[in-house]
Amino acid sequence: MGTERLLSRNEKVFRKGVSASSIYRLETGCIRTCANSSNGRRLIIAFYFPGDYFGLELHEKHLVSAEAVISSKVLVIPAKSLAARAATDLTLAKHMLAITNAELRRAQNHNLLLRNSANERVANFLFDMKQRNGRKDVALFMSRQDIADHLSLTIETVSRALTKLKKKSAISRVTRRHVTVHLRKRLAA
Amino acid sequence: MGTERLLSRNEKVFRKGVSASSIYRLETGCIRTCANSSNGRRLIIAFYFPGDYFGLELHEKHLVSAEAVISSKVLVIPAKSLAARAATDLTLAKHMLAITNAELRRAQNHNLLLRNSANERVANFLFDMKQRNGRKDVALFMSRQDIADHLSLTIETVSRALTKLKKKSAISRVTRRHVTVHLRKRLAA
DNA sequence: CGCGTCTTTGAGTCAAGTCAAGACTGGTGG
DNA sequence: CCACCAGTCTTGACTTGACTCAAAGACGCG
Repeated sequence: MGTERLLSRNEKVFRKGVSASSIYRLETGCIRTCANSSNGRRLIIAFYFPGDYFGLELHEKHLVSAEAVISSKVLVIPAKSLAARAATDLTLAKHMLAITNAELRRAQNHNLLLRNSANERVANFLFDMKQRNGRKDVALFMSRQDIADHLSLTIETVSRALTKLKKKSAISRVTRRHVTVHLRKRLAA
Repeated sequence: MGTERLLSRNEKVFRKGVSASSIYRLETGCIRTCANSSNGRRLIIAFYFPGDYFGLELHEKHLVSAEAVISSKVLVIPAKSLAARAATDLTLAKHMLAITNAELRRAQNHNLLLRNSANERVANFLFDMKQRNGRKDVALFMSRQDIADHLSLTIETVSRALTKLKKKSAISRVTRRHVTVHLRKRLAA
């Protein structure tokens, strides 16, 4: 069920404010969801990887925009009044509950992230990337600016944190889009 | 359905780590959920007010502790393997979806809060209290320390922010447990 | 009234932000 | 194949907002 859609780098999947008529499952690539803070800064709410669902809002309109970080393939699942259908369809309700719960978990995890120091935010972010990636060699599809906007830091601070972690051998082989993450008691800064 | 339970100030509803066998609906009073950060600080994840559900974790064990901020009355809803029952019970599944979604919304809102400056965090917190309270005269059941631990600030910074807001007439009648919140373009700091 | 607790205020410090160069990368065309 | 260019990333010097430490002030309860 659903139709596939290919997106090129930086292309929008959907825009904040438009009515939410589908949900999405990422097949390949990487997606980011964005909003704007009161002071005009870009906020990256979450990154999604293959297998993740995104775009589910139990709301009339999307509260965030979604964009492709790199060329990506998404499965678009039309969902006319999902909430209404879930009222009578047990399977759908269960599915939506699972997706909402995964999203809640991500939000709670991000909450904890944002309460740490800059070094810890970067370290925990990399650790999270490693976990979701499954291997210690992590392909970072996103730019330093993306990371900064996700962690609510500046690009300079992210860069300095990476340098520190590298010096402590908590990470290695750091390039623009790659990093090898070593465990070392959760990279504590 | 469910049984009532009375709690006195600072009494625990449940403790982090124990198995999650019930969900709770707050009848009267105020509840806070707590965890600890890696550096030993207390984190207040959320405050709950009458009508709110809390304690639902689609997880074996509670990830936070819940405590009464003031004397409170909660409805304890036994829920043996909620997730399993939701798999066959549509009404329950719908209910859980609604509760999970409310929790997600709270978490997302808190996320935005944490990305602001100290003054904005305090201002937005008060604005949120006003919204949930329904009137501009807000009874703050929690201490300054509770507010600080919720916003990831120090008690001194919270105090200074309140002083600033008072000077700008964004709030008035500030006492230990009360504040009158005026709108004034979202209290922007 | 007196005491303990909570809150506010002040002074100095430190972590992260800002501003400004400089270095690296990857893609393009000569 | 190399030189160049634009965009990205790193590093350094300085500033600033929030934290720490310290003390004084205000409640609220016995």
